[in-house]
Amino acid sequence: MTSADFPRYDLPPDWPTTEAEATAVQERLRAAVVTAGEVAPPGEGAGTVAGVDVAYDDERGVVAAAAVALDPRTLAVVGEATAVGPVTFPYVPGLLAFREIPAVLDALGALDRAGHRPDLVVCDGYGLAHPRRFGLASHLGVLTGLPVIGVAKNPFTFRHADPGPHRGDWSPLLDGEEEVGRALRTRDGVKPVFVSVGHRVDLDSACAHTLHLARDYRQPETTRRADALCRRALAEVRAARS
DNA sequence: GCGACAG
DNA sequence: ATCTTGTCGC
Repeated sequence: MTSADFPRYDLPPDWPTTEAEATAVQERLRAAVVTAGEVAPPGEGAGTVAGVDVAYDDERGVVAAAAVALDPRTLAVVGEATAVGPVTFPYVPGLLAFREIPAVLDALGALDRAGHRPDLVVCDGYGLAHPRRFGLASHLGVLTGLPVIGVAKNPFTFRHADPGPHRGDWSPLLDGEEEVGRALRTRDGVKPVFVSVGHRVDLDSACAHTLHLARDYRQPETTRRADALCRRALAEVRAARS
């Protein structure tokens, strides 16, 4: 495992098909998560930040993923890629990664081959804020080797005090006594988002980037762009198959 | 056993 | 996630 081997965008050969296998994979890979690391603060370095998201049509069993690269300084879109495939796993709380990652890896790989290798990936959902401390963001990070953070819209099963009313205010997201992430207010008076470490980025850095990316809206611009793109891609597949 | 439960 | 109209507000 040297850095020269990364990033990788291929699905591991032992990718599970059952819930029991999936849980076992999480228990096994969780040890590979790197909790520390700082990504260069936005506005100070080159590089790009990518957002990934997925949309589903369970009726037709189709999933569409999008990966969008942004200039972290201006938040302008500099690259886009999508991937479409079959739905291979149901939504099970705690096992979201197995539903999303196959398509996300395809989209991220396409983005990389198009000339945009991200220095940071932002995804919907959680990283360490997970029953087994191995949510989507951590899983994606360990598989690709890229720095990844998780920004979710809901607190899942975790508890938190209401953060202060202003942008930048935050409170710990707690699993019992353990801080697994933060409830971060990105807009004055608006419901916070829930940030957690994915891989190779510490929590302070993850929150700093989230706040920067959520300059204009509650959610990071990366997520908004990826969300819009994967919906568009799904709509195109529907049209082509009707 | 029952309910809650990222997307 | 997705199903879905109008509507209040900047």
